[in-house]
Formats: sequence, C-alpha cells, structure tokens
Amino acid sequence: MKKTRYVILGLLQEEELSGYEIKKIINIRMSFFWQESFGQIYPELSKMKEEGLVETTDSESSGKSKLEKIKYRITSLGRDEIKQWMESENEKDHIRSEFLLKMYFATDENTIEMKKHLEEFKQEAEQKVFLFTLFQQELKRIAELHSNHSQILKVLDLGLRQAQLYVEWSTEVLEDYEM
Amino acid sequence: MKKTRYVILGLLQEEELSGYEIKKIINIRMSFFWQESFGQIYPELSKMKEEGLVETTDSESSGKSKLEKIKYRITSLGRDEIKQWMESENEKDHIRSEFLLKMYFATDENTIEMKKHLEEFKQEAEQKVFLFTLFQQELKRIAELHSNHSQILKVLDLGLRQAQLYVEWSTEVLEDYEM
DNA sequence: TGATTCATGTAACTCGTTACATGATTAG
DNA sequence: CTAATCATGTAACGAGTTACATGAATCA
Repeated sequence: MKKTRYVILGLLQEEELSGYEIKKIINIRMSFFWQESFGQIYPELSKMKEEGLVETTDSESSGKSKLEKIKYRITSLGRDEIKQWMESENEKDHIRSEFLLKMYFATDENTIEMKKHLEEFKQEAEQKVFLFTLFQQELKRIAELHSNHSQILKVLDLGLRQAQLYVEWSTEVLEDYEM
Repeated sequence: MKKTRYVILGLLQEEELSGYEIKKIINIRMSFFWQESFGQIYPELSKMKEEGLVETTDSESSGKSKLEKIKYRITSLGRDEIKQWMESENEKDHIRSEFLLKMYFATDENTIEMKKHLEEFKQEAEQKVFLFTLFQQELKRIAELHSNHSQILKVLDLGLRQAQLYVEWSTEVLEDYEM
C-alpha cells in the first residue's frame, strides 16, 4: 500500500512546507530509508487537500514575488490520519541493491569490474558518513526547538552507523582483493 | 530498469533451477538486499527462453513423477548477457522501511506504539542474525564446491553485521525509552 | 480425508519513475 | 545573457504485487 501521504503528513506535523521542499527534505535527510518522486508528491497533495487532510496557506503577504510557491499546512483531520497510521502494522521492508546483487553473483572473471563497483560503493558510504555527521551536529545544536528531534537523531544515528559499517566492510573486501 | 533477468541468470550460473526454486532462494538467502515475486519470475523465464538466454532441461528421466517441475539451464548467450550486466553502472539503491519512517516522525504521543514497533524490529533482526549465522556455517563447510562461494560469504557477512547493528541499536533505543 | 506445501501461470491492478511542459528566479 | 536552480504539474509508461485458477504431492 502507498505510503506517500504519511511521509507528507509526517513532515507537515513540524512545519508548513511546499511540495518542492518536501521532496528536498526526503532526498537529503531520509534517503537512506525512504524516497519519493514529484510524480507522487504533487498529485497526493492535491488529493489530500480535497480530503481535508491538509490546507494551503494563502500567504500572498510579501506581494513582490510572483513565484508560485504553495505551502501546505496539516489539519486536525490530517493529524488523526497520521496517528492512526502510527498504530498500524508495518509493511515488510523493501530493499534493492544492484551492487550487492552483483557482488553475490561475481566470479573470478568479474574481479576487475567488481573492484570498481566496490570502490564506488565505498565512496558513497564515506559521503554518507560525512553528510550524516554534519546533519547530526546541526540537529544537536538546535535540539530544544522541536519536540521530535530526539527521534530523528536516533534514526540518523542508525543511518550513520550503517554507513560506517559499509565503509569498514568494503575496505576489508577490497584488501582481500589485493592479495 | 527491470533487473529480474539478472537475478535469474545469476542463480542459473551455478545450477539448474525451476521458477519455484528461484523464488525460494531469493526469499531465504537474498531477502536482505533483493526480492522478486512469481508474477515477475515466471513471465521473465518464458521471455528469456524465447530470447535464447535459457533453455529447459527435458529430463523426464524419473518417469514416476507427474509434477510438472520445469528446470532451466543458462545458455552461452545467457552468460554473455550477465557478463555485460556485470560491467554496467549500478542503479542507486532503493530502500523503504516503514518502521524507520514512523520512528522518524514519532512524538511523545506515540511512545506506546513505537515501543511495540521497536520490539518487533528487534525480534526480526535477531531472527536474521540467527538465520545468517546458520547459512554462513553451512556455506563455510562446503566452500570448496562452488567457485563463487567466497563472494556469497562476503555479502552474507555484511548482512549479518547489519542485522547485528540493528539488534544493538534497537536495544539501545528501547533502554532509552524505559527511562 | 483434509490441510498444507509444491508448482506453474495469468490478469488486473496499483505503484512509482521518467519525461515533458511551463515559467520565474538567481548565479556566474 | 545564459545556465542552473526553483517550482508546479501531468501523461505515459514500466515495474511490481496480489489475487486467482489449477492441480499434484505430502503430511497429519
């Protein structure tokens, strides 16, 4: 079952956001366990507005900008919806890693290519370690502002440790390849 | 782009298998980084047979059984196809964890539910640690038989360590909840 | 004997990505 | 001034799941 609405409602719980901003946040902060595309987000926002789960904030206050940035706000109906979801059973995780699939099937004939894939995998993991560390420090600084920052920090902590594991593992495998 | 054919070809590299067996192997051994459904596997096998990437082994040798179990064998064309794939760029990983999504959005109001979800998550991770350990021991025993067992062991090792990380992390978070 | 598992396959449907169209704004 | 980014939206397509149908074999 489609979960797009819950990601959106979850983010709107904290602050008013536009579709574009929602996409950006998912991309940057949630990419290690979730992803959504514009083709899902925009239609879902319209649908949820019709259903009364969100509403648009008609803040044309700063009249200078003609850039049509539509900010959404969660309604109490929306809060009910997300609360109900929170209590529901979780769907089984869905994971697909083409790299691990190749790794699993690789033979002696593929050593050269696999080394390349491994190095790329390692680099990506290092990137993630870097980004997560940054984001973590930023969140810790402003931990008082929002009520659920401690939750986000916990998820982030898992993401960081997972990325670190990936770095360690790929380093080990690469060393093994050199011998 | 659809990857079903590569999983199938990868498994057929090692041994002759039926569609049902392919599904089972993916479910048990590869579930932490890949999944496929019957609705993908069976049509893909037919298509690949037409394309000449696989062929059926008409072994009606043991005439007693009428159970129509169709075993597939990889052809040299199929081996070319998988080799080409091995050299190609990897698609970005695709991951969806409804549990982590809930964790990310949880507030004080959801503490009771989240504890339940956390315990379930922990249990599943413990199950994985158990299963991966078993499978690893079995593979190590027969490591000589197949050429690419060392690769599988490496992937399995990552899966195991990841599952262990999940157990540690959820234990910590649960302890945090108790206070 | 009846339930469960083994085994193959298809059709309908939902989900999700990609490509495209449009136009404003900002950075170099 | 031009490229990149911001911003919204839709249509078409492809991927993937689920439900169903069928029937043999095994287990209790």
